[in-house]
Amino acid sequence: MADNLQEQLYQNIRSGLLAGRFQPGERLKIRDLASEWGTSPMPVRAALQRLVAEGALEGEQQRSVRVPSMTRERYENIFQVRLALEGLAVELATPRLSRDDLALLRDCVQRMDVAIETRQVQGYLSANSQFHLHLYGACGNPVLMRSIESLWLQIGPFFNRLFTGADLSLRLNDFHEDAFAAIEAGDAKGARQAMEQDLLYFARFLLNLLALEQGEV
Amino acid sequence: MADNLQEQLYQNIRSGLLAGRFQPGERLKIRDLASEWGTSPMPVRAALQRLVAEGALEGEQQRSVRVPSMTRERYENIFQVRLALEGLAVELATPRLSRDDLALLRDCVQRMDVAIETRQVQGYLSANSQFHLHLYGACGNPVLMRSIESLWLQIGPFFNRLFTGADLSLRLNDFHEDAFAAIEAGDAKGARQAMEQDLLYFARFLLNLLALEQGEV
DNA sequence: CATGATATTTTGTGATCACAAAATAGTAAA
DNA sequence: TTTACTATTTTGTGATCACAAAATATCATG
Repeated sequence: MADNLQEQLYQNIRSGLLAGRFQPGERLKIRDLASEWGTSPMPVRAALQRLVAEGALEGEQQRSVRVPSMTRERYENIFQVRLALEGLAVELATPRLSRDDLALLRDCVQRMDVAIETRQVQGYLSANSQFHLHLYGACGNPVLMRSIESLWLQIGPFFNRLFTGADLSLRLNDFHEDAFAAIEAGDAKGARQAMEQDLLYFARFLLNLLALEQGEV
Repeated sequence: MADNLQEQLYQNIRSGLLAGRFQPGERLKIRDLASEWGTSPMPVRAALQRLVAEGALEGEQQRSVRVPSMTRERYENIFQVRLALEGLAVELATPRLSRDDLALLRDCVQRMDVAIETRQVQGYLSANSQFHLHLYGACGNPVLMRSIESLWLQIGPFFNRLFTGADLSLRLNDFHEDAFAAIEAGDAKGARQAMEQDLLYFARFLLNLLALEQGEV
């Protein structure tokens, strides 16, 4: 994609994180990744440091870079900020959506319905993230968008990992439908409220999965 | 402070940015900074890349790193996010403040009063940032705090530069006093509202300075 | 004098090496 | 078997070098 190596490595490691390919607490070692991708340690170092700066990885002083572990407390902290930022983004985006945007969002909602019925976790998560991020992307505020993406990068890994093998609740799409209806009607406040309900329901669902996992381990 | 070089350089460049020591659009060159601090280019490179990742500097593809310029639009984007995040932080922090915290905040308000009367811009800005950041720091949510600090790093440089030589409005402390009264009374919602008024007034004040500058240049 | 092509310099990126601190393995004593 | 100490390996950091692309300077041409 980009012509410099550290950008490519950044994208690779980032998508690896979002896909849940690394375990919480796992150490990402510069030389290992470098030999895996066939490069020198230098661009790997830069990519990891960037991910640390963005909050996607945690780096202790003069120590290895680690995949952060998700606790209930940390999840609630992130959730609190998400509620504020994503609520704002929905409100701003609603009056700015084009006909094409609406069509895409409608398609996402339908795909989530199908995915829930056929129990395709990956399909659900994919459509879910597209629904949210495409909607927020229309808010017209790059600073806001950047902050939201930083938060998604911090929780994304746990979405994918925790959801894998879990039963999808049948209600996981209800609030998306409410939100879409409000969006289509141009009701920004209503869309925000519906989306906040969605985030809340989703957060509770995920906290249950988190409690299950930590109970098992 | 820290034992690794890139951390020191990061702190140095960062405080240089916050002090308004660099001009908007100015290119920060690795080798120049390296020779200025007497190090190799390597830790400078890391420090600059970190600042880019945090949004404090902008880095085009395979090009020099630049100090971003502030436009009205960008300032309004940042302000919109600040309003959401700092409002939330005040609300969360209010019931968590200790007696010592309150004493410190009261002191900040007094120092701002004195600074406005004696027209000491630096004194005002210093007390102002301490008031806000210490208050937010008590919110108990590190994720929120981190996001707020990222935004301050993006506007801080322009505070200091634009304010220098400007006349301080006599009303620049009114809302701090309102906010402090609400905080002291434990009225979280009221504190949030007062702080939002402060941010709004401050933003307008700064947008005037920005318009003045861009009109002159 | 203005303008576009060319040569020179500057600058960021990536590789390799040296080094110190941290992590790990190994060993001996209780 | 457990614990404390030591030796070895691993790992991140910082320096130096090579290189290509970008920025700048130089010069010829209209």
